[in-house]
This record gives sequence, structure tokens and C-alpha cells, in this order.
Amino acid sequence: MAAKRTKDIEAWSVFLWTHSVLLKKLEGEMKDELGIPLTWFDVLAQLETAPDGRLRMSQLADSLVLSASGLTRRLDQMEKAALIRRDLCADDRRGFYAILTKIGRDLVARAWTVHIKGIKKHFNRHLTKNEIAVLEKAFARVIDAELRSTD
Amino acid sequence: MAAKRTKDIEAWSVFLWTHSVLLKKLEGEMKDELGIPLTWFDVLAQLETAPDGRLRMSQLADSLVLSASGLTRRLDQMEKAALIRRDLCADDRRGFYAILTKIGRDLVARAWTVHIKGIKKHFNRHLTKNEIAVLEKAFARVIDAELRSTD
DNA sequence: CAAGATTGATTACTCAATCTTC
DNA sequence: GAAGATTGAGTAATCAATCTTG
Repeated sequence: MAAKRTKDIEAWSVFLWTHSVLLKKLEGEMKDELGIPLTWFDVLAQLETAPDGRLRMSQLADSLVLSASGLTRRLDQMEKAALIRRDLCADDRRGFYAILTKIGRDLVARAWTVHIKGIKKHFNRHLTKNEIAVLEKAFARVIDAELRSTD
Repeated sequence: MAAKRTKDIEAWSVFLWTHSVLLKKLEGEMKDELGIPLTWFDVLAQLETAPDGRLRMSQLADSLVLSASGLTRRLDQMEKAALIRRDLCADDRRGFYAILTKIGRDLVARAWTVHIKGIKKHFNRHLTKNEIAVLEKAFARVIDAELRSTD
């Protein structure tokens, strides 16, 4: 029955629409204001907040929810753009650290400003303090439960 | 300041994680149980719920938030799989209707079952009635506001 | 032989250009 | 000339296979 279906998935449906609409806006603003894709900001932000400002390729891929090969290619481009570099891993010669360059560090500071402004404008601004608190708590619970279960 | 940053984007951050984790699960289940990508289900569901069970290509692309060329290619595959067909538009010979075949109608009924089961299991189940209501109302407001503003 | 990273092949999308009809 | 749909070119992801080191 269509009515039953709609009711069951209404929350999920608006969730998907919100994701689609807002991501397009945030991507557009990052591109317009700093000339980089949002995916590059994700890399920069992860590296900036990591201990010692560096991460192994595999750790970085995990935290970005990206495949190893996907990360290799993304970092190839960012290395050409001089935003990151790869450092040999001293104690494990199979591996590399991804690490911000000076240019990357300067850029990520400006990118944070753009990104936070966008989130406030397109997301937080429309929500009450209570709604934000409810969402945060609820989604944290969903993630926690789903990451633990394999099915 | 990192602490400030984190606070401002905490809700958005868990929102993104939830999207990423749950979409992978729902895609996997649709593929495992019925052998089709979730994107095909999106098409089938739109057509099933449309008046007369058919939609113009351009309308369908809009409702799926997909480019015209992206839809052309997706429907090429679904037509080969005999799930949909293209009907000439009687009153406008530039256009086509996308319409479900018998096979498509049978499949979408089963796909709804799989999809709703997945949403209940991975999303609704972890949330209270109140959280779902808050989420639904809040996100509807975000979408409404953001779709109307061009900036 | 397992783990970390890269490369090759394939896939699904986008934008720009094209073709047909309004 | 503009709109509806398709085709071509380019981009960014995935999985499977490979290479190197533990």
C-alpha cells in the first residue's frame, strides 16, 4: 500500500533530499571561493587535525570512507597542486605518510572558514538548538549501532 | 580554533557519516536480494507512484536529481533488462514517456519490501518516534528553505 | 603468505555539443 | 531560436591484479 510505504520512509526520504541539496551547495561554494573540490577539503581537514599533522595512507582512506586506490589518485592530484606531500615511513618501508605542505596548511585554514560558514548558512541556521541536539544524539546512535553490526 | 570548529559542524558531521554508512548497507542489500542497484529502484519507485504510471524523461530526471544524460544512460540499461520501456509522446514528438513493463512492476513490488525492511532495520529501528518526528519536520524545513534560495 | 600502496580496467556520473521538433 | 533527448569527452570512484616489504 502506497500510504504505508510513504509513512515508513518519510524520514529517510527527507534525509536523502537534505543530503543531496546541501552537498551541492557546499561543493559549489568551496569551488567558487577557493577553487578546490570539497573532497580535497576533507583530506586537508583530516590531516590538519591528525596527531603530528600526518596520517598513513590506509588510515586516511579509512577516515575518509574511500578505497585505497581512490585515495592514491586523489592525493596524486593534491600533490601536483602542492597541497600535500608523501613522506616515507621510517619504521615500515611499505608505507607512506600523507602530510600537509605550507601551502596546504594555509589553504585549509581558509577552507574551514568557507565550510563552516556554509554549514551554518545552509544547515544550522534552519534548525533550533534543540533540533540540532536531538539529531546529533540520534545519528551518533545510528552510526554506532550500524558500524558494529555486520548485517 | 579546533574546538569551536568541531562544535559548529558536529551535527553535520554525524549526518554525513550516517548517510555514508546506511547507503552502503541499503545498496548492498538491494544488490544481494534482487540483483539490482539502488539507483534502479529509485527509477522504478518514481514510475510506480507517478500518475498513469509514466513520466517524461525530463520530469523523471528532475525527481531523481539526475542530469538528462545520466537518466538516458540509466534507462538504456533498464530497458535492456526489460524493466521499463520508452513510449513515444503522442502530443509532443520531441519527447518520450518512461513506463514500467510487467517485469518492472513485478520487480518494484518486491524491491519496496526489501527497501522498507532495510530502512526500518538500519535507520528507523534506532530512533524514537519523537526523534523521527523532529527529524522529518526539521529537514523538510531545510529543504524548503534551501530549494527556494539560489545562494 | 599477508599488508600497504599503486596501476589497469570498468562504471556511473557531469558538461558541452548535436539532432529533432516546437 | 528554445526545449527534449541523446551522444561524446572527460572525471572520479570501484574492484581485481600487481609490486614491494614485513
